Amino acid sequence: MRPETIENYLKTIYNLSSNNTAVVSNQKIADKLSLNPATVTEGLRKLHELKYVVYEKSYGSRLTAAGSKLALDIVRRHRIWETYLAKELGFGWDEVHAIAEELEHVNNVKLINKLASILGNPTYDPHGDPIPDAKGKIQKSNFIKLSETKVKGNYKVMGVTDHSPTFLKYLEKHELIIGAGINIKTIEDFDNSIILVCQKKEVSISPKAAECIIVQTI
Amino acid sequence: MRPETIENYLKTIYNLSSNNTAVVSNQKIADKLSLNPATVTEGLRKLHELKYVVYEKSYGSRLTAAGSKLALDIVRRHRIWETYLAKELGFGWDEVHAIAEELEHVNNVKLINKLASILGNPTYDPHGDPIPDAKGKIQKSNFIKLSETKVKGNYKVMGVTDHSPTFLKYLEKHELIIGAGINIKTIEDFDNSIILVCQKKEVSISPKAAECIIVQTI
DNA sequence: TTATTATTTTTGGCATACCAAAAAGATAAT
DNA sequence: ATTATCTTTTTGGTATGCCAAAAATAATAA
Ligand SMILES: [Mn+2]
Ligand SMILES: [Mn+2]
Ligand SMILES: [Mn+2]
Ligand SMILES: [Mn+2]
Repeated sequence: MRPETIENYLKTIYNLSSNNTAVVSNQKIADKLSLNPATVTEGLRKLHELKYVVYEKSYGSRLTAAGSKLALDIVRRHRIWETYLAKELGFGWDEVHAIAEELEHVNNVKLINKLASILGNPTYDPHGDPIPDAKGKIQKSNFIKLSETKVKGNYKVMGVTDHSPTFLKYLEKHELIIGAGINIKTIEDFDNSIILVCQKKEVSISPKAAECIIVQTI
Repeated sequence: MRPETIENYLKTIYNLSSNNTAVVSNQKIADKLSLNPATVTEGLRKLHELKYVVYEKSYGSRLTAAGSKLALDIVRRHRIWETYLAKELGFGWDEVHAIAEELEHVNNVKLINKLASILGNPTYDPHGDPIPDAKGKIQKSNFIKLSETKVKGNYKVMGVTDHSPTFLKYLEKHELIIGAGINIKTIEDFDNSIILVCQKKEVSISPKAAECIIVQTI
């Protein structure tokens, strides 16, 4: 298997199993990588062979220790590049993901560590995702989705789970950026929209969008 | 053809036809890309099909206008990255080529122009090679090889034609770095070694090495 | 000019990464 | 428990990028 192919699979499995213990379905992988399910079945068989993945057919897959190590490495590269592009090169948080998607495959430890060092070894990327350190150690947080908040509560935006430019530009328009404080006013009976106040302006957030916004109680 | 494959061929043809008019042989391309000659024949047939190359069989190849444009673009990316790695990220001139070899395939105009702008739109890379501007315009120089110099002449090192770490480290050891002034003392009758003075120290340069050092009269 | 040598091309084949359609298996609904 | 619906796997097949060996062509030396 080509390194790039391996890296794309492992990163995807890592991202989809969030806590890194949950088993991941073929379909989810196929969706994320825009591949035919048949291709994913083949891919997983090979990754199992390579001992990067434990793949039990018709059940699901999870990373081995070796697979996890590799996955954390590429996740680190991706997120360091995103941070570098945003902080040092002036790109918007809606632009960095696509570029990092390519840069992440350039495997040079010295390069990534240098970028990280220039950035002051950041622990979070522009989307609020934690950045593994050079040894693969990653910050564990107990943030919740906006969709799981309680009415009348005060929260702070900590991250997003959707990196698409469309979504990120939409958030920016409402000033729902990382670090912004929000106050949940009420939930619409009709469609479960969340009405909240952010930067003194009232905003209505659809349930779908609320699923993609990560917050912390304050 | 995969973009990376196309880019590697076009860049190689460009580099091998220096003045960009000379025809390039299959063998030279095969050597540079570490490919079997049979593979190169196939590759050129496809690039001809794609109108990036004029390939006359059993004779040679040269770039079309479209191929030239693409080649200059990737040469720009390669050299801007090399310069950025050296000047902004602290890598040695012997390290940058290998990393740039991968980074050059990340095709994002805004990114490269940003890097160039941070560097002050440089016109030469760490090896003395000219960097095409955003429009593909490239500085033409009339430098000569150290092997073509005259005895008793005073010259300045302007570049190298070999980017291998071994060669570059060797040069560095003798302080034969870009910008260094040299004075040609004599040429050894026995093996045609060039005896010169650089930074007040006498150095003997083999004909093979002298072929790879670019200088200018002062 | 004729041989010798070097280069290029053709041929046949292999490995990887993918997909569409059919078959099998697992889940959910009635 | 049986059917209907998703999900996964199998099967057969394509496109790309590569190579080794043989055949053809070009360049060089005798
Ligand atoms: Mn991203
Ligand atoms: Mn991110
Ligand atoms: Mn280089
Ligand atoms: Mn260079």
